[in-house]
Amino acid sequence: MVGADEVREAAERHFGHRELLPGQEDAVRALVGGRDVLLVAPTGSGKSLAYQLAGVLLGGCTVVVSPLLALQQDQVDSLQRAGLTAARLSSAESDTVRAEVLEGAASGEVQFVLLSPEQLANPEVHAALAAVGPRLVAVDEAHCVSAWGHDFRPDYLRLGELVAGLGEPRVIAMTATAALPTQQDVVERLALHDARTVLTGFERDNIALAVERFSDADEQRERILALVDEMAGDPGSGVVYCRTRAGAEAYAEELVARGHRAATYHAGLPTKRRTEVHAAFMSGELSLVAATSAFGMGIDKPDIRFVLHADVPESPDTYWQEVGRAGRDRATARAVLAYRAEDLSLGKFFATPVPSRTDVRAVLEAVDAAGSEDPREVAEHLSFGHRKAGRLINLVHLARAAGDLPDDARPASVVDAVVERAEAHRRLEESRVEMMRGYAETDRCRAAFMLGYFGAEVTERCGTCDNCLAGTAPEEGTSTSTAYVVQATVEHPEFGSGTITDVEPDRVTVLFEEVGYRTLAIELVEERGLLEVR
DNA sequence: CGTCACACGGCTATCCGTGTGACGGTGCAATAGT
Repeated sequence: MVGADEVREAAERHFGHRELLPGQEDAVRALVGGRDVLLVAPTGSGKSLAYQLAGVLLGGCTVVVSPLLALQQDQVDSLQRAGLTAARLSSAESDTVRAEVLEGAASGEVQFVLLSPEQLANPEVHAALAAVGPRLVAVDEAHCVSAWGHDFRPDYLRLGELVAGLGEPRVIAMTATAALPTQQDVVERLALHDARTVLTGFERDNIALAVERFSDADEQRERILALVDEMAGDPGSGVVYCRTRAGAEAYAEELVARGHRAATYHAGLPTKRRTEVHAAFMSGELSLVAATSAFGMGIDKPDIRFVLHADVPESPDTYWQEVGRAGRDRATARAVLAYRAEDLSLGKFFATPVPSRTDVRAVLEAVDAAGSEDPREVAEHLSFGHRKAGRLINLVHLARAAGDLPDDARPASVVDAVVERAEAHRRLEESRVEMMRGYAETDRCRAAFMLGYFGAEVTERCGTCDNCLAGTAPEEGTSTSTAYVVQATVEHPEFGSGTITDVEPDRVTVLFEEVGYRTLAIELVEERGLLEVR
């Protein structure tokens, strides 16, 4: 095991850091000692330094998987400032440059290669990197594996096999936000070896949380605008998150009409416009952005004073990510959610669709007919395209990897297993929507609710959220029941087996494998003997 | 699942309530055309 002194000495020599945060040091020592790592730590806590340092100590080539081209470029710049050699490999580079990067990696001239999962899935890129034999693979924004892999960007779900095909590199997965199912998904999908999970805390105690409830959509909109008027007077900037592009545009327009320096940001805008808005917000030229969830990763501006949600997001995971962009300078910030129960429906609408049995069966037959699992080749035998085919092939892999199926399983049982897994995943997503309802409607300390959701042991109220200020929040950590503790495995007659994720004085929240999150009243549970602790 | 735009019937209101259908987020890569 490499010593702490050695890690610190390297940190100072290469990056000029005298002090390392505990999570960084743990992560680096585990990697150098031969273990894989899941590092969950807030943005700004030096997750990047962890992989950079480990990469330097392990030597050779480090491959960094990152979801956005702009983030990859940021990392290249940061590595080069530290005097290391780094290059991006993406569709934005010419064939000539791409070839140079791969040659540089092979010769040792390029220490860090930054790319998307889609690039790593490109057979030529993969073969070239496999020949290099990287010592370390870092997966940045690793919650994307779970949030995007199942549907939106399926190559995220293939990262495990792709990384394994590079030889036997150490792997570090990094994210700021991961509740238990996301942690499990990342560890399993990336097939982390002897995984060391380093959690450094989810607290953002300089952000005052509040929820305002509405039944009328007009009142909800007026209130958001009034909140901006009230807060935008302060120095610093703010973000208004909306669920739809049209909503974001309407807010931006109204805010401009009210004399604010505001603009809209969403994925439907031309790339040039998006870059302009991003830059203007970062420089302070714009003080407000009304945006969809597209305005997210890569917004690392220290002085965001407020984050308002004009519509409720689909999960506490997303909400906490978006809220976490406020107050990175550690000064006071506010996060207000304008909540209308009807808005939750959009979250359910966007949940990952469950494939039809007909389509799954068709894919199994097409894989046989094509004699290949390449989505494009398989899709030639199908009535739908290669993207959908790729997603279904992923699902078949997942069902097989879950170990419930023998290799010679009959097609009908493979179809069953695939559909059951997809249904379980959808139930998990829908239960996250319900957890967001729980957050919005709770009398409890809001911060305690969120920290509990992310699996932290909660013993105190924040004292700054609306419920704490109103005096409605019950004390935390005063449960008299000792039977239920966070992380205990339980069995429920209807919901099956699960893990306790949060314990309140009168309630317990369980993450069930088959149905997702359920919050149960302890009184009822005990009266009917519903939870058997394993 | 909820919202919105639009058509339609009613039956005579420069209009109102109801029914119907379309739509809703996130990015990579790669391509076509200057």
